[in-house]
Amino acid sequence: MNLPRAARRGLAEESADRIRDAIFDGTFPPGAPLREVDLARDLDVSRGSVREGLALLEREGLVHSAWHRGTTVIDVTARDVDEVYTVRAALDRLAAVTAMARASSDELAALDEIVATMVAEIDRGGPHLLALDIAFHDAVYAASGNSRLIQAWQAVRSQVYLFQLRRIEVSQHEYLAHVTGEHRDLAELIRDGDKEVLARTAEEHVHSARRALLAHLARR
Amino acid sequence: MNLPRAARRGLAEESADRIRDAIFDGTFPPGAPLREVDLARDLDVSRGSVREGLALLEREGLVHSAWHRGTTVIDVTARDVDEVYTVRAALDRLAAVTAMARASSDELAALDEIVATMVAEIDRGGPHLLALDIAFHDAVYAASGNSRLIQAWQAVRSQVYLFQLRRIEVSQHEYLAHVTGEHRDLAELIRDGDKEVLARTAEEHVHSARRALLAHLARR
DNA sequence: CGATGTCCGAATGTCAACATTAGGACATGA
DNA sequence: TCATGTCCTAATGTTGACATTCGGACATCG
Repeated sequence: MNLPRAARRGLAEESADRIRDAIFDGTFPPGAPLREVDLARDLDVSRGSVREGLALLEREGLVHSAWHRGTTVIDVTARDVDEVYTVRAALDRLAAVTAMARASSDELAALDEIVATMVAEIDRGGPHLLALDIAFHDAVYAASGNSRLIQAWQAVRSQVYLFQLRRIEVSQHEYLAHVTGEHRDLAELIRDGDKEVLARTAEEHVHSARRALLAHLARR
Repeated sequence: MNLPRAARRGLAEESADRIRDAIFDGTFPPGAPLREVDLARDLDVSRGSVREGLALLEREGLVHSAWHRGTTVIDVTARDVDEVYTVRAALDRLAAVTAMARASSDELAALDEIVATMVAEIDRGGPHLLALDIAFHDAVYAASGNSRLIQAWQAVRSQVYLFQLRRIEVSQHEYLAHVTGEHRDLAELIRDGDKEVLARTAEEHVHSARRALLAHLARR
């Protein structure tokens, strides 16, 4: 057997999850202050646990905090988007190439299955499409087998999710049109493609998302 | 004027600095447990501050902690080295290319100055050479102007320092022979070179360090 | 003798009270 | 009117006491 250790979680991680969800669903919009006392009261935990949870979210880049000035949700400026997607392009490129070299057949099958689920999801209007999008990339990173690379991905993952949420809100049509195809291409290239082609495709996949998002931001 | 904000620091960061130094100077060798009560007593701070400091070190990848099982210094296995340097190669590549596109003349001059200081340092036996090596790359990342990229670098920076320390301990001669030249090449390519050549050189610079370190580990 | 169950100590996880700080409101003076 | 100095308050930073958990030592049972 090869099960992942049944990790018990503390209140800090629990708090981080709740706050993250609240950020995603718009309860705390970009720039909003996250006050420790308020959160501790609402979540019914001590300030210490909330504090530790906020530190976790800062590690994910979702919030920003400064000495004696508290924690706030990050902004979504053109610069932020540019920074995150530029780094992500480099990480995705490495993850894809490494996955191609090391992925097991089970891991390759998992990629195909996510793409298949995407297809089914599109018929239903696609409310969970973004989650599948992220899950696909999670699977690629997992297949790379490099825990430091996975950590680096987790440091931008939530920001990508937050940014993509805003993109889909407006231009859902364009997103639906491209997602499935692009991910299917990636899965096939990882299974058996040219290393250089895969590297360029993985980068381009991210850069096209970046351009779409920047265009959306400029339009407001 | 364009001064960086005069950031006041808390006890957590102060504690993290002390513990980090203790790890580098061998007080806490790889695998050693870092007990909160002991550290709190030695540093004359509360356990809460130590705890927060340890969380910062975990963000740097220098220590690892698990639920109710405490914090320990990371190991230095071949796999760890491989993971860190593989990620670093991808980050360095992006940093170098971005720095080439955006670096100001002041930032380019800073690179040259560090290389010059390296040359002077070699004559004196080179005890601070590793610090200069890291400082050079800090400067490249700073010149990239991408704060997310800098964060990603900081998540592996301390590990690189720890690993290189062990390499230099043994094969100092080989290190001295190559450092200056390689960094001078990088600086020149960033100033005015071909983008593709720079990208490959930056990656190769890291991979050669990786190979040297792995060879050193295998020899024991 | 091996497998399972039960305790115990040492460490971390959690909490609420206290100390310190940032930044604005207000008053003062040139 | 603007610059400067001084409070004041709401938030974060820090602390020590209390609760919980892990993992090993030992006893027990088949």
